[in-house]
Amino acid sequence: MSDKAELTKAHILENVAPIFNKKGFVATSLSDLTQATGLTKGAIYCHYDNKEDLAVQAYKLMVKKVIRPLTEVMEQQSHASKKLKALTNYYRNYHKLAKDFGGCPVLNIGINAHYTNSKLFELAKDISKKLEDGLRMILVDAVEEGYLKKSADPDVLASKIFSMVEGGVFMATLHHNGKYLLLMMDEVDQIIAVNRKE
Amino acid sequence: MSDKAELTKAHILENVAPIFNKKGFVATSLSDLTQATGLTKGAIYCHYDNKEDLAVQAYKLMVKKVIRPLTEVMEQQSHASKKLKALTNYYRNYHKLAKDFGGCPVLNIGINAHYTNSKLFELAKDISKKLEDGLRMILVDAVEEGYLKKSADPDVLASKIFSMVEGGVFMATLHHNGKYLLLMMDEVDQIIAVNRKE
DNA sequence: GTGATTAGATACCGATCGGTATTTTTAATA
DNA sequence: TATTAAAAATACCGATCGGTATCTAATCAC
Repeated sequence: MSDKAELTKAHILENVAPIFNKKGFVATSLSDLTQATGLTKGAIYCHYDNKEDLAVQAYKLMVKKVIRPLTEVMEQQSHASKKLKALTNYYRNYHKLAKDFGGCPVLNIGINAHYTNSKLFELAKDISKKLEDGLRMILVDAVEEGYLKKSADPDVLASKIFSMVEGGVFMATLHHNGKYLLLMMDEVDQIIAVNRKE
Repeated sequence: MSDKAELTKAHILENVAPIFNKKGFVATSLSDLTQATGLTKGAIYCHYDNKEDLAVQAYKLMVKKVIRPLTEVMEQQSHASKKLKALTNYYRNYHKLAKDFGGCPVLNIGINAHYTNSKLFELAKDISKKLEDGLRMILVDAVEEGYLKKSADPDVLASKIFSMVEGGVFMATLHHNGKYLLLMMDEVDQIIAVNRKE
């Protein structure tokens, strides 16, 4: 594949991803995609097998875009306590970030694809599981570091925090109002505080 | 309109509603609807103006079906404290109930319709606002009854609780696992306990 | 620079989309 | 039971759907 071809392949994905995220797989038509990319069907199908193949890669890109800033900040922190603080602070502004891409991709595919596309739905489950698991591992570290008390259950906490994040994201997106995410993140901070050692 | 006509009109709505709820407005085709009702397009369009008109009424029915059991239980309770207990207990099993209808209609339309159908999206916002407002009024009563302390903020609490409900519903639906709703409702009970008087 | 390769445009495919005009069938009424 | 109203089926509409075969133009290796 030529350099230019790689470039246009990336160009397609970049311009197509937010549309899939906004409208969902079924509601996104090939004419939406040609319009967004400025290319023809022939060009798009030259780089991607079919609509589903393109959608899968598009959603993976969206998740990357929406999550990478958080993981980057977290990796800079050496202590789990700092990572947890970074997490809640990140999601306090997540509403604005996700809006630029058409909402939270996990939430969007999780709902949109449930009864319409099993491959995408499994992708959503998989991503969600991985994110929750990543959070769980940080919480394990937090216990080991003595930041959280030994009785703190990383499994339970991770599930709770992730549920609250998604709930806040949904309400903030639905009403175009960031307060729901702020309230949820305050509550997460509170839960962490309750589980602090001493 | 004859009695039989009213009956078939209701029959259409009843059989069509869960499909709209599952697939969303755009992904639901007229052939889906004829198949589900056992009727032809001609019959359906005899009772409903168009697909959107049918979808709006279908979603309203879904919300009714999913919410009525809760409001009925709540109305039986004379004290706000009991109503709040009824609410958390109701949502503990909401996962199974909503599954029969294809998920939580508020969550589904809120996501599905955001960039694809403004009328349905406004409907989702409207229903969500009304539910949150209903909860707020119960919390106001709870303060007036002396069940919650005066410093408890019904606005904040209602937004928090509703966000946590939707977050729990999403995660429970995504992973076919009721634990997320159980954890969220435990947390809601905890928040209420923290805001108790004495 | 030239031939081979492939990126990308064009034109077309059958199927299905939402919707409607018309016809048939059913039910209400007198 | 005959007449009338409307419920429901049939047949059809243009538009668009996702996808492909073919052709043209740009880029590649040599």
